[in-house]
Amino acid sequence: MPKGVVVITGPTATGKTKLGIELAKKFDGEVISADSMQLYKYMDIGTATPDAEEMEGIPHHMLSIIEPREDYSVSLYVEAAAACVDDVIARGKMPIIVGGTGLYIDSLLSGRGFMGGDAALREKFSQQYDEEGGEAMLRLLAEVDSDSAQRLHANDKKRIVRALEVYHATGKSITQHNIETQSMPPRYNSCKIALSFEDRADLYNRIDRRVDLMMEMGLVAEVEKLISMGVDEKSTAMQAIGYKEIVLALRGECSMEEAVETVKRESRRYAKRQLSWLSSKKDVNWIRWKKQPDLDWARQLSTSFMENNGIITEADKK
RNA sequence: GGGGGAAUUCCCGAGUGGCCAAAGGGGACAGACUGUAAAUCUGCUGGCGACGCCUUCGGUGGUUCGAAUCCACCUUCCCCCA
Repeated sequence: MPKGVVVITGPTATGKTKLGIELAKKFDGEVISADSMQLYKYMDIGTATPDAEEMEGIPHHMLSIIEPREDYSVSLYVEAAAACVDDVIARGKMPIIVGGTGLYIDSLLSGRGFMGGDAALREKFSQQYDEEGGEAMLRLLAEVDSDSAQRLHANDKKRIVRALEVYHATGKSITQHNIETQSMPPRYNSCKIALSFEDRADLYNRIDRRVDLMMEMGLVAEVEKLISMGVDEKSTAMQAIGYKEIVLALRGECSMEEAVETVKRESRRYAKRQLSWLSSKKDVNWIRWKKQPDLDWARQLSTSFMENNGIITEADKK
């Protein structure tokens, strides 16, 4: 009986999906995805959502569950994913969280709650920001939450607006909320495993190759279908890398070749951001591929990481 | 064959005698991140024994106290006339 959850994370194109399935097979587990874009239906190729064959019979949760036109959020994710994890645990299986969306994983694991919002207030502050500028908004924020005001950059509209919104909607500053959530004990005991490559160039090459593969698999047709379904170009789903760039090419604003290059570059940048996020965490067990993923080696390493974390015991190893 | 134009730091591209290691953009690199997170935001980008020094603006030579900026020749590329 597992005593916690396993997390497989890391930048894109490092083989998280595959390793997750391998561990699920070995430890009688089920996969709970932690990917902000694989959440959407009809976006399989560009998000590298595993198909039935790749899943090898392992149950997967939080995959292709919402319409592309829907907007989603971390809090919704945490709620739904936590229910999945609890259910998997209740059935005596091992929950394996697989994905590259760092904020989703951290939030799920910590059991963090989010302050409520107020769309009208948000809109109001957003407009005010556009009219008066970041510095003015920062001064406004400093009156109610000086820590946030000090921490945020004047150009960081999104976060300034949100900090203002939270305070005026709830009467509590986001800084206060952060302090409270940080002191909470985590909801799940976990063993975090992050995949990457020893040499960054290998990661980048893999990303480039994967984008080429997506094109061969029909990424363009997938995007065309979303457009024909009436999915708005401003929707969260269409902000996904691989989609927004193809849309531009389809509209004739650039060539398809240029779009593909941009997709590759944006994917590499995304991977770098994921790396930045992960490298600031201390409790991550890294598996860095030498040139190529090595599943046997990864399975072994993962098992020992899990043992060290007390997620499994000798008896679970079979 | 004749005429005109251009060569700038990884790339594009400003800069026409000192205030230029050289605007701006891109890319690369680094980082942040608590209800859009594949999103959003920030920093940084010639070298050094660094409030100073050294090397850089196609090449060589020259003018000048001083040149990426002016002159000569050379090389390469583009355009027009033949």
